[in-house]
Amino acid sequence: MEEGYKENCGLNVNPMGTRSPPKQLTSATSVLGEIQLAATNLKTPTKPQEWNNADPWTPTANLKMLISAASPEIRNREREILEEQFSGDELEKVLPSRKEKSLGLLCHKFLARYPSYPNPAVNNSICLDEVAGELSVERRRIYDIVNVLESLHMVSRLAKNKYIWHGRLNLGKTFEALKKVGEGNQYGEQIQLLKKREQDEFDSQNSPNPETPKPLVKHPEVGFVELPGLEFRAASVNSRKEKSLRVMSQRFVMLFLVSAPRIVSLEVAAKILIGEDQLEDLDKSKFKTKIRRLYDIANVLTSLNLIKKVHVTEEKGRKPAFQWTGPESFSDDQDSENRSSPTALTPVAIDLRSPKENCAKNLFASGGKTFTRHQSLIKLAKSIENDRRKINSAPSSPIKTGDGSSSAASKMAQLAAICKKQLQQCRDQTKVKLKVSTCKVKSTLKQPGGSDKNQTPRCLSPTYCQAFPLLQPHPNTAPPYAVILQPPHTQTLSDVPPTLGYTNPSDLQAPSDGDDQSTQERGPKRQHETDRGCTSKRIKGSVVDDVTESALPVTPKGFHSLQENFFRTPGGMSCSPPESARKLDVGTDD
DNA sequence: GCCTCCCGCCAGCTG
DNA sequence: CAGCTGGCGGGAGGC
Repeated sequence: MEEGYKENCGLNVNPMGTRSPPKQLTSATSVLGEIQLAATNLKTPTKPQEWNNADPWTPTANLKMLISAASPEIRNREREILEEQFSGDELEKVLPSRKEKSLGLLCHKFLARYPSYPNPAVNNSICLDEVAGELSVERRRIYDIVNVLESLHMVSRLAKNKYIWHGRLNLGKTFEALKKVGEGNQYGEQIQLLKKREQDEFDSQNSPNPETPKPLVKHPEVGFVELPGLEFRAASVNSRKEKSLRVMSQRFVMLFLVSAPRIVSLEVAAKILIGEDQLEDLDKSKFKTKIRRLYDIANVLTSLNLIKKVHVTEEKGRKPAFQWTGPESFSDDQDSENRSSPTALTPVAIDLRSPKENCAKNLFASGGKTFTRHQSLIKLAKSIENDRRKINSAPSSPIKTGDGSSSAASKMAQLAAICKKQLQQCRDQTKVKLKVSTCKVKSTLKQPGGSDKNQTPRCLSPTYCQAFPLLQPHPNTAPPYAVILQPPHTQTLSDVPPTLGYTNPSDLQAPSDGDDQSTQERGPKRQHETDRGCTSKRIKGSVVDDVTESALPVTPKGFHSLQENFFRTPGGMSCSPPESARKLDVGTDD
């Protein structure tokens, strides 16, 4: 059982003994206290802190070890406590499931900490240790996220353990650059070639045919695509550039940007990204590894609302794929428009001061009519902010939180849980209101930024507001509600008629066949499923069916859907759906 | 049984 | 040379 917690338990697992000196950590509580002191030290590294003199380590080393070790330690301790209190089935229910630990959810939490459009004039540095600690994950996982974000120039590496947050400021340029490189590398052609080859192979299965190797277009090795001013600052990154998740992530995005329709199957992506010139060389483990990495990348991109999971059914069967849900065009105008939007700007200045406050804001974008924050949430948010202050700011704030349970980490979990609950309730409302709101949505979508700005809830992006008329309480229905913490359960939008006005493919999912869970997966066995209840869309002989959201497997659909609106960038970033929808419907082949 | 992807080992590299 | 970084693949949860 403890297999997965090796790192958590054994701080000296690493045979090199490098970063994991044995250190007695008595309890989560004391660890938290130490973290807070340590984090204080982080802000003022030159100033000596109240370190235990007996400790032979330097404060910095101590600090780093503590931060990197503490969160696993806390989790481990929490787990032990749970194991003491529960057993068997109960324990299973209480322990975080695999899904709750997913990279997608983690990425959501990460993104929630920072504003989409930060003020570049302010210090937007990210300390990986700190983030890992606050999100209660190993730093390794943060790297996964940061690498993908870096590939989109949403962050850039400043120094060891330090990154700068750029948010979506550079996204437009990045996409533009990636698209150019993708086109230059003829990725579109390669995709077509691969598809054609598959088709041929399938055909030749029926009428055996001396296999004719059809080498793909040989493409020059694509290095990391940099933007002026955002070049890598550390050579370390360059050294592993070629194989890195960063490069892979960029290439993956390129595939979407150059393909039409903007759907790429994992298999095709893996094949192209492997950089193969001859598929014959494609050894299976390499392929599997590539697929694993693609899932990692896809999870992060999904959290960014740039792609979403779909399935395509082709001759060979039903295959996992991803559909681009990011912007269709990346003009700077859109970007600047977004940034200049009062609703977009307002939160930025505030957010920069406090990632966690920002997180709470993003999760509970309140202030509007849509969400009435329950008193407990306000307390929670305040409490989190207090924690943050203790950790981050005051060198003169030696106060320890006496109670380990108030750790930021567990609060994050609570926030997420509460958020889930809220989202579910919103969805309930949505189901009812979708029908009556259709026209409104349509008209709103036509005028980004809407004419209704006065009613725009603060802290919400314009897009959020565009999408959220759907969620606004109907005068005659649900009043502001209290949040009750309880395990979320899956709900679907399956009762939403497919003919409803289209807001966004991810806001209004293609209706599934009712059972959200069952529609999500499970490959080849379901090849025949195009005649299931679900709405499938044909693309050039392929069928895109059950547009699922398993790339954010953790949460009920509603959570994801709503979060998309929370995190979606304003304006141009989100108003593309009708276009892609059209493509889907008519099988456009540009 | 397959898809998905968490987890953490460990090597490369930097500061 | 401590420790940051991240490639990599085993293996397990979920369906």
